[in-house]
Amino acid sequence: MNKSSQCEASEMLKRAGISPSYQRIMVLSALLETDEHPSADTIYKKLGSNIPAISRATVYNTLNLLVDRGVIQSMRTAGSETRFDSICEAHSHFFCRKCKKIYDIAKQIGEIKTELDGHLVESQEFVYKGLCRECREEMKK
Amino acid sequence: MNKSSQCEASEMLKRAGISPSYQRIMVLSALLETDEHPSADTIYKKLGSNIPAISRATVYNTLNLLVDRGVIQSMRTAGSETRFDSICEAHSHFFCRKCKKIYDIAKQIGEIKTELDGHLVESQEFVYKGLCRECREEMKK
DNA sequence: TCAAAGAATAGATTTAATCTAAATATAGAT
DNA sequence: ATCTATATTTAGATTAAATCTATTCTTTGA
Ligand SMILES: [Mn+2]
Ligand SMILES: [Mn+2]
Ligand SMILES: [Zn+2]
Ligand SMILES: [Zn+2]
Repeated sequence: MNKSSQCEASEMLKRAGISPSYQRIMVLSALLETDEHPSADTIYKKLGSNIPAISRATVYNTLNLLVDRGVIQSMRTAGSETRFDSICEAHSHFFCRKCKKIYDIAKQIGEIKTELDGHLVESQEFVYKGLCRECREEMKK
Repeated sequence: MNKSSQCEASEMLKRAGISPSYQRIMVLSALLETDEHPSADTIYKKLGSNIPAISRATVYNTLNLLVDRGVIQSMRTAGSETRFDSICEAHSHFFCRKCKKIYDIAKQIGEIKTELDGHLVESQEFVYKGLCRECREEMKK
């Protein structure tokens, strides 16, 4: 929907050596426009109203390709669906056990490990779980 | 298989107010005997060789019940299956992207948050991902 | 001894994700 | 411009983890 995010998406694709097809631009652009860490199906439904519509397989293919190329990241921690994040720079997440929303948390300062017990560390993240602000308010009522 | 882990499992179930049926003892006991963070199906297969065998549904039911009661913990970060951990005390994990093994990492000292941006923090963990010791060795060959 | 509640079970169902095989689109060569 | 090879998209079939359903078995305690 948003012209500037489509432009940004196109640039990101080119930079990653992925040809910027209409469908790929639409998928990445949809992800860039939100901070809600949507699932593949959420993105598919969001794009479904567009003409021409995009196949579900293409949404999955594109997201997986982008993850493989390190353009976006995915997480399987909350709920049953894999969720996606257009921001790859290190930051933390808070997962709400009730509404399944995922919130960004500013990166905590801490030692960055490259090795741990002989294992090669490629990424590290602080994961917080609990009840989010909104759900806490709901509970009070 | 192991008598002492069955005894421990039985005690844990009683302490959590869950009646210690044969099946529940077998499931929890199997989880106590390993540090490999097995999936429900791994536990099911391990128990399958026992007589009498246990239903897959019972394995899932028991594990979910134990997670709900806070006796064990589950994680959905590596591979496609949910993995289980009999250790609930705070510790970190390393996930190998290649072999999907999960390794325990001693808890890093760090500030324990109870609130973050207004969200109620119930648990927090450092998550490490990369290539494990064994897989690194494999690669060298 | 019997009724009611608690557990376990096999198999059906759901659902996220992947796979398949065919159709379209794109790019490079002639 | 036309042809050809490659890349991309697609709808629908398939897979696999997890849950659900409806029945059977077990335990408890009146
Ligand atoms: Mn994020
Ligand atoms: Mn562990
Ligand atoms: Zn919430
Ligand atoms: Zn490994």
